[in-house]
Amino acid sequence: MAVSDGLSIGALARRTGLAVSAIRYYEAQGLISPWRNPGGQRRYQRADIRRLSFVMIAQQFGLTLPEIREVLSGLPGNRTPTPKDWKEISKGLRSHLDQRIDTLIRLRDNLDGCIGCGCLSLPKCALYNPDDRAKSHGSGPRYLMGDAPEG
Amino acid sequence: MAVSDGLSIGALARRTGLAVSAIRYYEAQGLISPWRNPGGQRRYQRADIRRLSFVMIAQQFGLTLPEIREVLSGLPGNRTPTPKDWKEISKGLRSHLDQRIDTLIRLRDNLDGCIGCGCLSLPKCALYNPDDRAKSHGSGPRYLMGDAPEG
DNA sequence: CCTTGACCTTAAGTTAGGTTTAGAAATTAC
DNA sequence: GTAATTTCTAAACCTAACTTAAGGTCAAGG
Repeated sequence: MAVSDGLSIGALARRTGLAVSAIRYYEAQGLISPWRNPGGQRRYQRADIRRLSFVMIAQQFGLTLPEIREVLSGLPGNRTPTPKDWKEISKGLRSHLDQRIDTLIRLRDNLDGCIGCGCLSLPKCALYNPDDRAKSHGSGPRYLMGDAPEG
Repeated sequence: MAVSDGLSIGALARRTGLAVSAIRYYEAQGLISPWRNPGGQRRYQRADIRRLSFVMIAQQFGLTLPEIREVLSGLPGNRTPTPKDWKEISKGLRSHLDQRIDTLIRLRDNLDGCIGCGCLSLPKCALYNPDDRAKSHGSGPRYLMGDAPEG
């Protein structure tokens, strides 16, 4: 198989460390779009190695697959992305990450000041942050330490 | 219902902001242990408000329910936990959180230095951290930017 | 007493992010 | 030219953390 024919899904899997099934799944989620060879098998560009690596990094940063798809849509569609292109779309990751770090640091500092001091009764306590919780899991509002709306 | 009879599950749900179904689920997972009134309904202590609040906070910190159960097992079983007891078991959360923050800061700094500079080819790059990925989701090792073992 | 709302249990459904399985077709290796 | 790999699709299965549904009981108000 000549280089110009592209990578098979197995080759891409070996290069990225992802499972073949995961790569197919990402395709189903719109994160990557291979073409097909005459036999119907998927073929990938070398640039897709970097694309999938970016997906993996973004996942570590806590983005969901739809969010990553959104970020990737910022890449040029008509040509192979350049380092500058990657740098450009990484800006979004950067601010996402800054936010997460800020949140965690705030939580940590208030773990000391709040659980530590034994107050644990809110909403004056900054551990009270329904938005963070709502995003992180499940559905509906939650309140901490006994300060539900009804009192 | 007198105060000494304890809280119903609905009352506890209102005080914590959790869904009734979630509280029953936590019980099934061994995170909380109500007693039953003569009619078979669950009754909770006021201290359980704090217990569930702790569960919610620990979840924000990224602990799984089994992990939280483990942490909670550090509380005294024979009496209502004091602020000091809560402070004590919060130490584990603290180090967990410190680790997460360190990881994210490392990732952020290398996002600048690595995606930013356009190198994106590893393993010299510190974004390469299979352990973090392996923990955060799914199964098996993954490699970034085309540096799988086979080369 | 009767109704309404809260509660009970068990089982099945939900979402995210994948993996596994099965049977068939394409490719590669010898 | 075979045999062994790889790949294909579709559908089922998996875990975590819950929610929803179905059918029945308990408790509080008038």
